[in-house]
Amino acid sequence: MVTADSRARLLELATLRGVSLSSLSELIGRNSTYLQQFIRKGSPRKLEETDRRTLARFFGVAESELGAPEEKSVQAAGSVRRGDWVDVPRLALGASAGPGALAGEEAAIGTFRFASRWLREQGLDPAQLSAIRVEGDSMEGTLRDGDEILVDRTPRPVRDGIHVVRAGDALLVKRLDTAQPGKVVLVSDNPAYRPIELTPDEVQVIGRVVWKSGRL
Amino acid sequence: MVTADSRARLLELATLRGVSLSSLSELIGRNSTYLQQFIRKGSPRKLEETDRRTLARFFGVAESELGAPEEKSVQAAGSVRRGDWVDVPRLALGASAGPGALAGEEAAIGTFRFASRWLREQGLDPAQLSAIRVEGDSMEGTLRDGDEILVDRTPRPVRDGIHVVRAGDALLVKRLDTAQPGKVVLVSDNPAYRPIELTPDEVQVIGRVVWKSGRL
DNA sequence: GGTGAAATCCTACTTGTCTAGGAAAAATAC
DNA sequence: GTATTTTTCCTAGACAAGTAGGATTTCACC
Repeated sequence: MVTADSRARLLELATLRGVSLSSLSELIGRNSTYLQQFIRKGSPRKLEETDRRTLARFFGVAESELGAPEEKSVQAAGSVRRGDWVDVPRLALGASAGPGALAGEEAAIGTFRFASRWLREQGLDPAQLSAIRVEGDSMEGTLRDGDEILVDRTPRPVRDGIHVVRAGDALLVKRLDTAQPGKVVLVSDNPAYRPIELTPDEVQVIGRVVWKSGRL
Repeated sequence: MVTADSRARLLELATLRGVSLSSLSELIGRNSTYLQQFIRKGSPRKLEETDRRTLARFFGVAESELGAPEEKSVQAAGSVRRGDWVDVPRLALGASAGPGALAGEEAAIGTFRFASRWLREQGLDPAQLSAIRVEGDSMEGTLRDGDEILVDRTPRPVRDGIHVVRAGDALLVKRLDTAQPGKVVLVSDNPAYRPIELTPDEVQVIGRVVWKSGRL
């Protein structure tokens, strides 16, 4: 059962993210029809562990969704067709990260791979994107500890929605509520945390969260 | 200037919504390369008014975005390649619509056309969708009076986000805040309206707003 | 009616994906 | 070591999209 599920899941992920199965096949260093065959002919009964890892990492999902029992830590892999995807820098971000984080000086801890086409369809500019791992449970319900999120740092008029903001020294991922004029409210989706009311100049919006592993 | 803009805009809309230019060309009853040529060769200097209408209506944008001075009311049109798009029923919805609205008995006032592929990519089931025109300004800032929205009526555990809900006799489009346990707060993005706090059984969630003309 | 420009269509070519089937290689069983 | 299965690759075909260029058609104007 797991096998059939993982095949369907893979197809779903590919469709959703706009990546062709052939390019995915090449990502894992196989013939371009490899994953096609996996999905339709069931040819490899199960994906090899390293393939599973690569794909899970690519999609930002748990390895178990692609047929593995459990997940370990992982390395990126794959030689890639030119232009097919974009490596988004993945930054370390603690809730207490000091000022300057995300400004470029902060060390990237690897990359996160997205299909160029998907980014284009979302209207996202690769140059403005960063990937970040969510820490803490303050957005529990929407974002869980360990979720990977994609942040669009394109300067824009502030809208409601989930953003990465700097308030004082802290970098936070919060739901931003601008409904009250002259105020910016940082809402934690986890009701255990109280909303923080600030004036607009106390908050620096770093970027908008446009995607999380799965869907936002 | 307007012409070049409208060409770029058309391309952008098509890309964003995952419709091929060829099928759009056929939607307006032209040769499959017609809009290609319009965009790249600038062959028709301007789209004809009826084409503009059809396309604007298809994308749910103002006619002026495609090169027209101003907009009037419009009829749907077009013979369509099979499977390429889906006609979503568009329902009349007043803020004071009585119970039963959206349950199927309510009159559809036409359809709204979406590319099947786009719906698939969004993970949306055509059968569960309705299009609705927003009335009122209570969500101003996010949704404007006259915006067309797409509602996914698939039953799901309630999440935060903009939903169509029934509270008493009224059908409302509100931001739903479920952060406080035992309560459902209906938030109007327009700060002129106060949030409404209700118990879960006073609110019936009709569906989730997954798209508005433009982007959500 | 003739002319020129714009609009529209058409056809051929290229590319990428997916499908289907069989061939070659590798692994496993006996 | 041979047979059998599984994995993997390869090739060819179908199809849709996009591109480019030329062939018609349409229409205004003289």
